[in-house]
Amino acid sequence: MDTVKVDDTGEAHEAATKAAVFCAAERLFALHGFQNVSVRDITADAGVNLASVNYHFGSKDALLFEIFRRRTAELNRERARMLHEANDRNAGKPPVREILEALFAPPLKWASPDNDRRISVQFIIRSRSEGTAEMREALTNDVSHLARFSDALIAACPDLPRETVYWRLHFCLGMVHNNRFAEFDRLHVLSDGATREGDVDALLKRMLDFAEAGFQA
Amino acid sequence: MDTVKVDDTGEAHEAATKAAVFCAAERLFALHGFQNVSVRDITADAGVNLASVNYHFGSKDALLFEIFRRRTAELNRERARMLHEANDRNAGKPPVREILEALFAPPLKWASPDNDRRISVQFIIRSRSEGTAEMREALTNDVSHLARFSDALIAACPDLPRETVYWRLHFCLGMVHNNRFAEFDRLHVLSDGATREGDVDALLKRMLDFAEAGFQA
DNA sequence: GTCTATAGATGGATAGAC
DNA sequence: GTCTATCCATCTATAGAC
Repeated sequence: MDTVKVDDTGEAHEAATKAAVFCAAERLFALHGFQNVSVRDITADAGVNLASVNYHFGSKDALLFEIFRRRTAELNRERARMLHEANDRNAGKPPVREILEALFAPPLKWASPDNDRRISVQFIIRSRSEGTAEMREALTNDVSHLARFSDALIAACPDLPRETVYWRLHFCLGMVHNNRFAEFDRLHVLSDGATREGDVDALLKRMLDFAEAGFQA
Repeated sequence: MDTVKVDDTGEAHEAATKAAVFCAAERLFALHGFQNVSVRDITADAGVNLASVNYHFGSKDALLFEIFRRRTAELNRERARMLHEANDRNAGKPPVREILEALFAPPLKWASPDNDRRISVQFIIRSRSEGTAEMREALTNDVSHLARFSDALIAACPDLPRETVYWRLHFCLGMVHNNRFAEFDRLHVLSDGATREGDVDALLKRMLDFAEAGFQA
């Protein structure tokens, strides 16, 4: 939820309308997919008029891209912060497990059922496969935040060839991106209820156990 | 490519038209996404008239579902065949690595640059996140083919709790589903060209090394 | 800034000729 | 069975009143 100034000026109304559109769009996109949500759906859900999207954001695609940019920036910042802390704790050479924790923990914590950002994570994951050409181009070419992780992993795995580290990072990202509602539901059916999604700390530990062992292969 | 009878009867023309629509639709859907491809795009690409989709398949969504059903059935059959062979080789108790190979190898081999089925794999992966409600329901509830893999893995890992095996299978599926064109491109940018997608045998070995070690954590 | 009304474009589906 | 022409619904974007 965005912070909205709560006074009686027009600026507050403007900000409130814009924020309402932003939040409604993010939620509807995350739940139903980008192409399945119309500007009409968004404005109706936000309780504002139809023209608001174009007035405040320029177009539907621009709105989509703004949500995408803000949320990915927040996620990258949080991951970078945790990686930085891992560096500080380990004199600049953190072990694989702590590097992976900085990669896994932010989206997992955010996806927790009681977290406001739960919907943001689903939006980000969805943008990876359903985004506009502009978003996909940004995803492909803007890898600077990932480079910090691959550099750290290469330093932590001096015995592994560089390309092996890149591939294993790719595998880890696949593990993260697979954490979608539908996939959890499927796993729940397969395991006949033995897997519960709610406990994110337990899931984080499971992912770290698996991935850390994979890096030591 | 579908098998088409090549005689001069009307049936051959009918089959040829239907097959042309099927192949064009699969390719365009796989490349550009389901919602970004119109019936007009498909019929234009296939060189047939606009009404063909509705005549032969009923609707755009029904066409989509038929492609989905055929391709997933083929993939599941190939995986089951390899799992069966692994069973035969190991007196009914194959090791983790051979089970995972039956899970990984079919989609990887099909995705090889010189394989006709390369496009089918991308279609299947895309259907996982962009499919219709009908397709998503089928994906969630039809887990019988996966159950054979989880059963085999549980038998191969007697020391692991059942739910741990389910989660690790979930992680492995995430590794598979992340093998999309866009993700390979991104990895290529990140590694500055050090990772090449072309060698599927090498990639299969990398995936098996990583996942097998993860199961032994 | 907000809202209504509508332009302008596109898409799925179908009727009817051949 | 094939194809053209068309209907009708839906969508984004915008003009213009207030």
